[in-house]
Amino acid sequence: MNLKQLAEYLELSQTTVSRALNGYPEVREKTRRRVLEAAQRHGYKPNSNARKLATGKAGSIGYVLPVGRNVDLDPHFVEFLSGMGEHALSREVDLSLTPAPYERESEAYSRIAASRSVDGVYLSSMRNDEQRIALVRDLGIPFLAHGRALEPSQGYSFLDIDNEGAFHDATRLLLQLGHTRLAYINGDTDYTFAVHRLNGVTRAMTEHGLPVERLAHHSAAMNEENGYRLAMDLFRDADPATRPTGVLSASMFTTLGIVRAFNQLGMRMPDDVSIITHDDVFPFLKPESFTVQLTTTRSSIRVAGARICERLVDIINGVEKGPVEEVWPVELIVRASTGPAPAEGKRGRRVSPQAAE
Amino acid sequence: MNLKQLAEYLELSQTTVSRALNGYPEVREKTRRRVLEAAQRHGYKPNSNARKLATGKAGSIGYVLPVGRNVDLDPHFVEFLSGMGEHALSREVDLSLTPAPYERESEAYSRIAASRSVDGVYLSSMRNDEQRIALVRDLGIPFLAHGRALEPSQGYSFLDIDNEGAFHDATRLLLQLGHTRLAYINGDTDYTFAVHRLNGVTRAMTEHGLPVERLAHHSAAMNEENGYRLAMDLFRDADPATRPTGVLSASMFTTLGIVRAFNQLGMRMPDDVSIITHDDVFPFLKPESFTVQLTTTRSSIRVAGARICERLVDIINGVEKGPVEEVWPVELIVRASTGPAPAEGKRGRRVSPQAAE
DNA sequence: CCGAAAACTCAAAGCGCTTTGGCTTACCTT
DNA sequence: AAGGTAAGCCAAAGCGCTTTGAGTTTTCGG
Repeated sequence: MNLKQLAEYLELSQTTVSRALNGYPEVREKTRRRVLEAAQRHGYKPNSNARKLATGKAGSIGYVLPVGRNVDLDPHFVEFLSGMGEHALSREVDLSLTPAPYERESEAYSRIAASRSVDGVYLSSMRNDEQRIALVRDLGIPFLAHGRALEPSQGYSFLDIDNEGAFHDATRLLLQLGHTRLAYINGDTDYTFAVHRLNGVTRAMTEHGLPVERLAHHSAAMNEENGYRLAMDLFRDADPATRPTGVLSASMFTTLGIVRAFNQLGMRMPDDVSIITHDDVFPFLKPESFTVQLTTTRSSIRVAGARICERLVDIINGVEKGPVEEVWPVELIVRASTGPAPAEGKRGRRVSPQAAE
Repeated sequence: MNLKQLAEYLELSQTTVSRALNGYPEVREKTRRRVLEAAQRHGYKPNSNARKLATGKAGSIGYVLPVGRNVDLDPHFVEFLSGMGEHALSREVDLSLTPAPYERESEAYSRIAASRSVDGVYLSSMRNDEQRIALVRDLGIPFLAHGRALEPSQGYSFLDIDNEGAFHDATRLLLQLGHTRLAYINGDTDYTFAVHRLNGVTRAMTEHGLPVERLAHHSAAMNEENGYRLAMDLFRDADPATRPTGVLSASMFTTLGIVRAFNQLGMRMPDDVSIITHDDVFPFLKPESFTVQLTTTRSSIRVAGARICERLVDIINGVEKGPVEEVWPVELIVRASTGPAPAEGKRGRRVSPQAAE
């Protein structure tokens, strides 16, 4: 059943039927009801492609999905997507994923732009040498960035969390607790969020009069494996008297590995070592679920997804104009994994982690 | 730049240009090259909506994304998506996600069907009371199921792994190792995969002459929290002489929680308890990454995603005809978390898990 | 050199919708 | 009663592409 047939059946013109269906005012209420009822009864739904062609709107927002053997879509993405989906639903837009090999992303954006298959795109995982912002702007695609580039602003809209503030506050807490030897197991510093976080850490150290060299900083993709490996590297053969006592971790997955290393090395939290982790709020992996509940900096990536969707739709519809920079504060939630730095003398007892139970 | 303009520029008709671009044979090689070169140079890309309208093809495959406060998109989905994306790329199709509240899925499928916004859909997470197969078939949308319904076959195409065989083999291994008290911490048995797996477990037990009542079976969504909770329920106050010694776990996340409970209770693997887990092959959480490396049944959900995409495209193009039922075998990979059942006398020593290091 | 087949090219008709601009009626004003 | 206004409806013109059916040119065997 298409519009023409429906119009013939109703003995009305396509124009009137279309208008009735789309809520235009020039149609009598009685007629509108008749049309709606008939459409309902015959299961008429406008052909989305025809509508898109006629309106020039795609009714969907796009994302270029990096694929390739080295690029793992991580769990953060799902949570984010889930949030977007929630909002997309209420605005009746679809999400369109265009897979592209990492090295040929820009091509994918060009294709999207030229073929007008989406109304706007969102960019995530901002990198230090971010090319996409300029590209997408040149292509004239409405867009919204999740995260931001390194330079203060280049006049684009974004939503980001206050990564620097979060890690600044977390570091300050460790310093206030008396920790003087810190380690930060960071995400990949090719990404700006990791750089911002590192800035937060060093700023707090500087403010506290602690030389930045005191920080053991390691950077790698955020997963269990790397967390374990880097923690082992850091602590396995370290002198208990000089090894770090305060650890910052970039993600829950990293921490999973770090905690495994701690267990294996017989290091107890928070007696031997304190740890603060960034928590993106995964429903399937919670800081309360660790044997020693984790102190975290928390910001829901899912909620961010919903907000991004909302704003992107507004941008597309011209509701939000001009570059808007939105930065969310991050909560610091203290749980059991942080405590005072071990006193010099008491440090380094090798005990079984179970002794604490 | 659109087709008309390009044609005018080239002083050719739209027909010829279109044909040249789409590889039809009726156009002279020299002309084709000239057209392709000009298209390239001017960055011409056909408007995807116009093309879709004209051809009736959407060039994308769809998925109804369940959203809502109780539905968490889990990490399995991302991995799967990632696999689909890899293949989608090579076939130049997009992935279109239509968010829908769990209770109103069917509506979303109807909308997809009527609006012809995708060429086909894939269904995943098959449930016991699966409604979608009949629905989608009635709607006339080409589809492919990931997993299968409970009834042997209703004449639809699917790709599934041999869940029953996997858990049968895993259970048999535990039985061969002398375990006689088994526990299975299963996923939600509203889903067929969980039912199939349970069937595998009970079949192995029956074959081995062990009454099915001996199995402690618990079912819940597969995450860390539930794994921990169910394992604690099962072992906290249990008599070491009668508690299960062999545990089957439905997912790596569940196992994360189970292992946490074991650690907390001072139970060692494999001396006190053996465990076998199903591994969907997440790049960020590997069975080798556990302190005691996990014995697993393994099947890559990512590879399944790629294959589903491939077949779905074939189905859409009429290459694959008739219902094809594809069932993948699952590997059983023995690592360190399985061992002989503890002898009656030796069982239940309460030791620190670190003693093993 | 001719005529038929092969090779190219084109105008125009859709695909199913939205939207412009105009045309009828019915209803008020003065 | 004439003129004006608003309400309600419609025909037709796109949106940018593919594809049909037909026309024109080239090629080539006889």
